[in-house]
Amino acid sequence: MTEIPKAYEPQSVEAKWYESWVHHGCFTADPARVSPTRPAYSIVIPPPNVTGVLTLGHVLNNTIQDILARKARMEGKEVLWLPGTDHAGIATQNVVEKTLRKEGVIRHRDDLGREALVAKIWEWKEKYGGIILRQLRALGASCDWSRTRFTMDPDYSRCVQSVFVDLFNKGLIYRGKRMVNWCPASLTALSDEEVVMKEQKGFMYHFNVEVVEHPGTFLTIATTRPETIPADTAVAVNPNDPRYQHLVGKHVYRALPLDVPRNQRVIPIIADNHVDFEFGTGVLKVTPAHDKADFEIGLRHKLPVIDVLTPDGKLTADAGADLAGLDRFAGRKKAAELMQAAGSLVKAEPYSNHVGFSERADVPVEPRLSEQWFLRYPSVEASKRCVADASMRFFPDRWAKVYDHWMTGIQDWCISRQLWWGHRIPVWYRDGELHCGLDAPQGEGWTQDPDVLDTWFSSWLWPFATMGWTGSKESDSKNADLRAFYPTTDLVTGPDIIFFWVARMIMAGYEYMGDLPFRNVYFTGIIRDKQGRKMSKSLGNSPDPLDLIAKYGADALRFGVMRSAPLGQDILFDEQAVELGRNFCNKLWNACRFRQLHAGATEQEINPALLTSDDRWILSRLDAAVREVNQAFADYKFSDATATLYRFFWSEYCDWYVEASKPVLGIPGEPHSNPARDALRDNKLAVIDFVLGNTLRLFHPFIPFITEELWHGMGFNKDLPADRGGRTILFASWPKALDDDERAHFGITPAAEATAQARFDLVTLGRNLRAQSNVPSSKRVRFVLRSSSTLPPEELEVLRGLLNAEPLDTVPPSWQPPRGTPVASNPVGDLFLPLEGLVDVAAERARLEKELAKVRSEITKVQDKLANPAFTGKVPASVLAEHQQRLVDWRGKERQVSDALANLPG
RNA sequence: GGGCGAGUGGCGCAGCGGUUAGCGCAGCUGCCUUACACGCAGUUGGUCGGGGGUUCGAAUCCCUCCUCGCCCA
Repeated sequence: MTEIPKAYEPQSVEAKWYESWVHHGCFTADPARVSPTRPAYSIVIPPPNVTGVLTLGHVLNNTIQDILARKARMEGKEVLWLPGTDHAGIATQNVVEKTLRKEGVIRHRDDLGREALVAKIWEWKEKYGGIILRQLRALGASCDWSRTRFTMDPDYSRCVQSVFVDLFNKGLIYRGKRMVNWCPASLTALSDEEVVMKEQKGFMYHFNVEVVEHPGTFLTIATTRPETIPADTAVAVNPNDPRYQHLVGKHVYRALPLDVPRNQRVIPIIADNHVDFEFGTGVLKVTPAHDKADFEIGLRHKLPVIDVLTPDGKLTADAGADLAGLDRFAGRKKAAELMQAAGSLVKAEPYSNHVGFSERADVPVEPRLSEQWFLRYPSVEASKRCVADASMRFFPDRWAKVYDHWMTGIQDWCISRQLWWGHRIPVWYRDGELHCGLDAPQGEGWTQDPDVLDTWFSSWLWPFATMGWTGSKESDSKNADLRAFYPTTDLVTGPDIIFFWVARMIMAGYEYMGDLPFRNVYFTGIIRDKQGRKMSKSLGNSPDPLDLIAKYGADALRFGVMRSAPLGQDILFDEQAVELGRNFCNKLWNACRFRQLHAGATEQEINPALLTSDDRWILSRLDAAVREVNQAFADYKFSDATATLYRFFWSEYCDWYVEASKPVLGIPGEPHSNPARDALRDNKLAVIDFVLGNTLRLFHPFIPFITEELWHGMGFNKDLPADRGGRTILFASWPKALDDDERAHFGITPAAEATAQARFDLVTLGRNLRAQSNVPSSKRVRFVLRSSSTLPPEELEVLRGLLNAEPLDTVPPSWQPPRGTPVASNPVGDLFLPLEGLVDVAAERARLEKELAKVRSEITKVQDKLANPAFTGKVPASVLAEHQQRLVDWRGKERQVSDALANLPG
């Protein structure tokens, strides 16, 4: 640090160090280095979509992973942080199709055909895919880039396919015609997990149907979806509903379509327990083709199935000429109009209900009968157990309940998707034959199943498929990566994918590795804007992290986000937090700069004999900070850790210790007049270096760039072996809390700490007097100290410096101040601010009286408690003693304040 | 309807049986005091969602109600 800019400038520093770390292979994991003394630490990245760009959510998630990985490195572990992306079937195919349409290359995917479109997507992927991984570098992510994986890499695809074949052979994968969630926009089936319920405003239409056997008798039916009336194949009532019992077995004329004769529209009235008396009119239209529950009713009553919707959500000819060709929503309106015209519509009242939407395409899904592949989940019991018995831990642990609940009611997983981008289902057909295998069967006439697998069917294998798993026992048992790094240590992800991904990985882990895939799962909160709204493109409330990095620096962004991210809670993001992070970095920078201004050899041995109580105090505060940060890590409470770092460094080290050190350090470059003071100064510099060296290491996982820059700038790397902090702070040892011997060595005792603390408290009281009397903090002014015990000269010097007193006079206990002199008192003594007639007596009296009132109310409270026999009789001795001491303290305070009050003139 | 989480000064949070209820931000006042105005010093705000209970003692435990958010029906 030859030239020291006044403010920290992150831009050049960050790029330089990232390049250096990569250049020296600092992030590369080597299973051969793992040993009993060098345990493995591993973490697999939740693979972002290849189409993705960095969002604040990624910043949060990946900063946490980076913090964990960096700390583990400093603790001497062999660290693997494995990065990669997933192919995101629907999203990617949508993005590319849309681009091609915009460019006029195609109007529809069929224009290109399957192979050509997939080739285009690959092209696109090579060109733009994985931008997000490059962006992660700007954040400082210490991933082992040499191991970057993609879910459609050839090896990985092989894993996916062999898992399919294996599960098929085990009888867990089957094909069946079921009601599935169909996305009319993406033209594919979805799993239940990909459907999100949303409230939708619409109408409840009430319409009449005439009973065939009793002309003139009408039933009123309520529905939100009149466009599906042409697909009704029955109306149902509850068998116990007295209103309708007599009609069961009779028939009604279906209200639509109108353009077929009445006799073709006759449908039965059936009785089914599913029907709710209370809901609507108690008469249910049964539409087996377009409703899951109705489909079940249809099965029970062997009703025909009439499908009136095309895959893309338009009404078919079976819906009648009036509706055919209309989109389902237009059809809904039209159906109501038709019934209105026909006189069968009774009313349409506003109604809101919850409708399933496709998570990706954001359109209402259609329940649709189709042939799909399903998986009956494997290893469910083991997967439930490991979380229940805490051999795998969730943070916050309440997610364990959510997980258990889902695992208990687990439904088969619809794994086929009607897309082209993805892993094609390894099944071939010929006439009635079916072949499931890794390779196409021999012989002519086979055609492969056109569907691909759900993307999650590949990402559930992520923790081991990325490490070269093959499924062959023999080769896997020799796989050094799997042996060293599986199970992984931590997983960091959002709770929104607990079912999609986390739960499924656990099951895959047990099924294929015979062991859980990770030991701890940290669930982040969701990033929201400062009004608490979710970040979204349409709201425009989602800042680009790269802009923030350019403006404030990556360290600032990391620190700001981590500081406002308490465990288990959503994060309200405010750019101010990043600004605060930048300010913090700048503070760190300048504190180091201050040290640099004072010459002297760096990192000398600390001589305990020369330590002042302030030195002991800061060593003890540092020790407390180390302990607190370690505890925060153990609890995965990262915002606690940053709060500790902030408090320790800013409020304790800078505000008190550095300020208190100034008198001893003297003016930079000017030698003290006597050698004893020089020795004291050098010892203080040694303490400062010790504190700063530990601070940089303690901060490094959170703010990696600036700490690396300062580590070198301060020369803390100089005497260290290259691989233990010499080349980079990345591998410097993680700070250790002091043990008893070390505390004794430095003379750190609670009493020493309390002494320093009391002195600082007196300073605050003195500054308070100043402010009260309108004396600017920058003005040197005379203070008088009547101390309770004799203070050594260097401590008086510290007091003088902190009070900005000139002079600080000491007086004997018998000394009495002039009437009206403002005074502040604490166990250290009485501190007077003689002002020679400048005192505002009325203001001073008001202040003291307020103080006295407060003191007396506290005395009353404590006295009342101590006078209560129920209290004194039942309370533990320590609590009693503490209260008695409290009374003594308050009484002392009362005497001091009333003395001061009495001393006021007039 | 079920489950979970949250309600503490203007805002964001900590505290989860005995504290003078803390912290950060914002606010206010003064200051360019020999690192830092991306700074320094001082300081005003709360009785802890409402009600009831347990206890010598409750923001902290129990019950109940209200409000907000999320998940599953």
